Amino acid sequence: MSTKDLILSTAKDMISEVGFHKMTTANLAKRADISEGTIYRHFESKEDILQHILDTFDEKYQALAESCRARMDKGPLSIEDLMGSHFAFLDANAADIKIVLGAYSILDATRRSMARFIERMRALFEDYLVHGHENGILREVPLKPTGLILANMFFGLMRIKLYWPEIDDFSTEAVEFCRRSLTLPEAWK
Amino acid sequence: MSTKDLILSTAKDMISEVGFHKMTTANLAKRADISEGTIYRHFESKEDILQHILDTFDEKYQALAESCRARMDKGPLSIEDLMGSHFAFLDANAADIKIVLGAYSILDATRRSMARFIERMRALFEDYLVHGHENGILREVPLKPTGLILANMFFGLMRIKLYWPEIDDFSTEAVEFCRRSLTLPEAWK
Amino acid sequence: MSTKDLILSTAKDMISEVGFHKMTTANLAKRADISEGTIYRHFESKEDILQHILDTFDEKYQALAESCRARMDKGPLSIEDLMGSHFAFLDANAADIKIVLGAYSILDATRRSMARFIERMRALFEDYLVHGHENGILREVPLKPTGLILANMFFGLMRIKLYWPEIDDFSTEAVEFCRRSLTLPEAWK
Amino acid sequence: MSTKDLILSTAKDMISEVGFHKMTTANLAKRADISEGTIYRHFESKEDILQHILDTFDEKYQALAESCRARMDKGPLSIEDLMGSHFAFLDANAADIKIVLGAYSILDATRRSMARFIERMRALFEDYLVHGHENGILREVPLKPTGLILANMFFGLMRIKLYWPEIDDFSTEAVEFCRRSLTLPEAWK
DNA sequence: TATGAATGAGGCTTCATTCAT
DNA sequence: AATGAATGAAGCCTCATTCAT
Repeated sequence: MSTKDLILSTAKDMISEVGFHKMTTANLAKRADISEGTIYRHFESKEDILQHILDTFDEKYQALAESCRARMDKGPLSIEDLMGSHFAFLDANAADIKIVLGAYSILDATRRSMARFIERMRALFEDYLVHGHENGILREVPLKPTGLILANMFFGLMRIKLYWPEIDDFSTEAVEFCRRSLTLPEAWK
Repeated sequence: MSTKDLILSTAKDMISEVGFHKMTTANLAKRADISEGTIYRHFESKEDILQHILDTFDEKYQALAESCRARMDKGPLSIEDLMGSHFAFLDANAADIKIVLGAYSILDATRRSMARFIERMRALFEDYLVHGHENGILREVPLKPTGLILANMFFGLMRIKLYWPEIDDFSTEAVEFCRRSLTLPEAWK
Repeated sequence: MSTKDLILSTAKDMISEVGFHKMTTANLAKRADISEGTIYRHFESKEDILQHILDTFDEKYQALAESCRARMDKGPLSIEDLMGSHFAFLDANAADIKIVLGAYSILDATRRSMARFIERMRALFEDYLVHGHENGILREVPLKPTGLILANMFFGLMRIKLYWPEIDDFSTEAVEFCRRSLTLPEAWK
Repeated sequence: MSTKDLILSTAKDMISEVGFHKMTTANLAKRADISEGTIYRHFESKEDILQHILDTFDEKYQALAESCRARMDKGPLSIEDLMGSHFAFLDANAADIKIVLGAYSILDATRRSMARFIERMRALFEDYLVHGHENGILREVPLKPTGLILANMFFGLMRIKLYWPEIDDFSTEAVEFCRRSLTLPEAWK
């Protein structure tokens, strides 16, 4: 692994564990077993590291969104499936997501990164609403707000899962909750 | 206003405006027009101030929850009404809520405070689900998870409203989203 | 002495001894027997200290210039007298002057401070040239350039005296050199 | 051009533009399009580069001094001519001179280099004073101090020209100033 | 109670220099 | 000769906290 990647991955672990402010350049260097100066050969500033993590994450999520859209193009996709892909993504990228969830209050740039993430998720869910309606699965709902509602629900789910692991997982019920709200009455008899 | 309350209220404004980390004891003292030393006569530490704010907020929310329960006891209460009370509370306590929303990643103690808040809201929504079911308005749903889902939805709503004011308000649609999921099919013909 | 003055005077000594860059906040604090943080209670930055020293010096030189002008107003003043006042000023403010002489290459602000000092001295010498001419002592010379030449001569004198103390003092001859160039031929037979 | 010369010439440009302290080995390497390590194959330290520049400059000035002396040996040389050669030298070596003028406050070694330069110029001017007196052009003056005075005048002229280019050029008047002081009264009727 | 100067640990960052390749 | 990643000491500055008044 390159030194840059080592820094990135160590920082990711540390930020998700203790938060951006409590990760210092000194303890990052120590944990990555490099010198403090080396950090600055690869990144312009401590904030730059955070930005890189967010950008990389953004790309990863874009890939997920694309694959979801591809599946929609192939035929009907159930809410459970859509949500399931997201839960799998969440599990595979827990550290990144924890960082994203906390990043909005750190810098203006990171607040924008999180807004971008919300927007991407909203747009995907909106596409799904259109797709589901066309396939006769979902009722007609206001697209933009409902997409945002779903993204919002998802964000909260992640946050609780990651910050309060002691709370029982309720994702199954959350999916059910959304299914009830979105599917056509006749569709769930 | 007592000096202690002055500090508390000034700190509340500052934290909600710039965040806990960017509020320093120096600029808090300056803005409250007191000396830095005085802060430490009333609070043990900077973190203690945050804890006091969270505790005070908790009491306020308890009062809201009690009044909601009192209204339920008097007769049927619509989702719109319940949510409406919360939105009003949100508007009246924007600064506190912004602090609560950001506090969970600062200290373990504040993480617990937010968990307590989530739990209180969940419990209230759970009570509402029971109440609504008894009144023939709501369908039968798993109580604990659904209460959590509603609380979760609400949290997200607040966060977006407070941190991304540029995003169009979607609370009406969110209420509608929940109504569709929770009310009995025959109830919304 | 106030802490601020202590810092100022210690910094003055150190900068004149080792230069601005080799005076660090750490060794300044140590020599002044205060903590490093204390420096920043009294000055915004290390550069701010330098600026204060230059500003204070500027005021001191203005006072000298005023007193010289007052003496001119009272009657004829010889070059020796004018220069003598300056030499006395130099001896009394050696540290400041050493700082001024080195400051032009540090910051744009300090470069301007030195330009201001040069300009003040030039203006005083120019006034002297007018005064001397009116009193029949001095020949007619281009005022602005000659004022600058005298200031320039003086600066060099100071620099050599302060940085190369091993070089024999030549101020007497310098005064004589200027006298020959400026006084009317008949006046020095 | 050899790598060593490339480093030297790039460093010269940079130091004269931004100063020794603000030229870093990193940006020197970048501008010269070599690696940082290469610098240390040719020079012992960053300071060593400065020393080389000063030494090279010293040789150049020695050549000028020699050519001036050669011209004196051939017959009478006017002050204007002597000064003119120096002004031309200054224009042709502006970067070097800017470095020399700023170097005395950096290191003891560079302070001595500048002393050497002053001394060379002083000696040349002293020779000129003897030559001028022998040719009946110049009056008798104390040789060593007057040589130093002329060198001193020259240094100031250069400094102002290089650091405060906004100030009107006054070299013509400076030459005139010196001429008045040095030439015999009867010689300038 | 209140003050505010002082503290000092620790944060982020820079940079001349080294060294394995 | 050249590279360029790595080093680590040191620089400037911040800030929560203390304490004499």
